[in-house]
Amino acid sequence: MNKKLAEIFYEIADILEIKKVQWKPAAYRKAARSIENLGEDVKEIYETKGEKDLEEIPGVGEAIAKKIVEYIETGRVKHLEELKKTIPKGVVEMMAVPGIGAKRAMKLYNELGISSVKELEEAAKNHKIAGLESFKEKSEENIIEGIEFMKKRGKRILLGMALPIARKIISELKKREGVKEAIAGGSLRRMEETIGDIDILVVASDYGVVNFFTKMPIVKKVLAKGDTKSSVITKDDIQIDLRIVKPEAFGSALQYFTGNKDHNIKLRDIAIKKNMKLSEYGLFKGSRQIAGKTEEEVYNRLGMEYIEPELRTETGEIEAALKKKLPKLIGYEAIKGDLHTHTKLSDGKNSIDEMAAAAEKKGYKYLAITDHGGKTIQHLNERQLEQEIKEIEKISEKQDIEILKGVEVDIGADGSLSIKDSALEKMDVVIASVHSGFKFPETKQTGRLLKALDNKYVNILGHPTARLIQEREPIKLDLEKIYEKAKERGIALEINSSLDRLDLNSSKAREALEIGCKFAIGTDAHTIEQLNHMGLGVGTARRGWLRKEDIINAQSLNKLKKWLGR
DNA sequence: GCCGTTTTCGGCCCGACTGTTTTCAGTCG
Ligand SMILES: Nc1nc2c(ncn2[C@H]2C[C@H](O)[C@@H](COP(=O)(O)OP(=O)(O)OP(=O)(O)O)O2)c(=O)[nH]1
Ligand SMILES: [Mg+2]
Ligand SMILES: [Mg+2]
Ligand SMILES: [Zn+2]
Repeated sequence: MNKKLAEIFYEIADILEIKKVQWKPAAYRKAARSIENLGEDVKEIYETKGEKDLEEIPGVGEAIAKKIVEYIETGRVKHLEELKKTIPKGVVEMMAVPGIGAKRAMKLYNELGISSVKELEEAAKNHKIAGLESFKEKSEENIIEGIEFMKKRGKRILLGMALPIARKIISELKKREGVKEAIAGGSLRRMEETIGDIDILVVASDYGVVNFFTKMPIVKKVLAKGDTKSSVITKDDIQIDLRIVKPEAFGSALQYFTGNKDHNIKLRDIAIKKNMKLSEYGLFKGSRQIAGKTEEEVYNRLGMEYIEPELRTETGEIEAALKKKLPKLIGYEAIKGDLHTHTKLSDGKNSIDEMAAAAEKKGYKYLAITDHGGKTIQHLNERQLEQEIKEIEKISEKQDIEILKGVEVDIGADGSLSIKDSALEKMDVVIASVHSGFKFPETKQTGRLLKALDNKYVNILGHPTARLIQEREPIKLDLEKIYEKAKERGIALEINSSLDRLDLNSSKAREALEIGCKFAIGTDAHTIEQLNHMGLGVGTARRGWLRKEDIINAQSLNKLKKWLGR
């Protein structure tokens, strides 16, 4: 629903731009971006809260809220249909080609009668376009390449896949002399669950780094190259944007490059109202730079607290920072143990021993082994769990780290659990997770989970929505009921840190926090290497405004045990 | 169309790169 609505508003924006309407295109685009990034379905908001709450979405006012409601109720937006009649069909489509905007699209239509991307490609290949005023042969080449790029433009990359790639490029850049600092910005630094491109900021006193960058072996194609920035496509079709700044502008440049776009625009607007100007080169009063060396300085001089990168989504963080009411977020180093791991006794790759040693090496105080429990393949039954407990007790004697005896049980279609209560009673930690029945309607799905949460041995609801990023939609749930029940029963909601899960996601975690829930960040590691995915979960938690006190595995072993009621 | 520590009317982010270009539009970050 959100995706579709965003498309509608982007299209309205394009048509209004063709019609040379002022400001509205930007307004519609801002609303479209907000809706696209919402993380909660607008239909959900409208149905559970109402039309007025739609106007709480940044950039959505009365008029756009009405159109959202119209779309939810009728499946169409009349305004768009009317607008479409006023411009030739296909012109909007052509605007999606890189290098073709409203004006050039209209010109192609008016003078050559071209009215689709397909016709545009034909015309370019047959050299019909060069010769038209302000089009040359080079434009034909660019059009053909642009259409090519559109066709194979890949999906966004998972954060967990992008991070190691970025780290590698950054370490290469740091080897080059003159590079004082190199750091990722953009969605990567904000720890968004998917990444459109990799943005890297380099501090250097000379701009020669650009040449070094565009000549790196991984580069396939240079899209743009100037004195201070460059964009390239790598051999595995990932776009990398590089920006070079001098040390005195490091903070303001990092602020700019970290975004997000709407956060930046809002900050710049605040600067204007204070008679200042904010850009990547600094915060200026007249021509005097009054901040720019550090990000903190920039935020402070704008009258607000420093805002952590993960919060920079333009969803209320600026207002909170102005009131100095930002939460103190959970730190990446604050995690004291992993509460969701598997061994080769179920479907993992490593032994209990190896997992415990790896966890200890990470500095953890405790580790829960939570193999799958149940009667099906790659699950441990009650008797096998009993054996696992014995083994853990034996291993515990030679390890400093506390190994918690855990199990991850499946929630059945009727809300029953895959392991008997008499066996659950003997465990330190019980995770209950949905691994089947993803398509149930909302009432059945919600009822099933509520019943599972009523089991008195369950401690954690594992990957609550069961979504897989870009693969599987979240199960249909009345989440508010789930959150309320979890809170009432003293059950933590998991933030599962698998690359393609990150479930709960950040916006849902933020809502659950409002209700007063507690959280467990778990890696769901099936190998010792995957224990390192914890940072993805912490990043997600930070994006959800969570603090140390909200997270059960950021507490000492004693506190955790008390909380687990064991 | 949206929005409010100067505003409910009158503003709306700012700069780099390309090439359509020699003073600027288009696009992108
Ligand atoms: N002030 C300002 N900054 C922008 C604008 N567009 C982008 N930026 C800044 C903020 C972005 O986070 C940063 C990098 O741009 P990207 O296009 O790579 O976006 P981002 O990384 O946020 O998301 P992505 O995952 O790449 O789609 O540049 C803009 O229109 N104005
Ligand atoms: Mg980016
Ligand atoms: Mg970028
Ligand atoms: Zn698991």
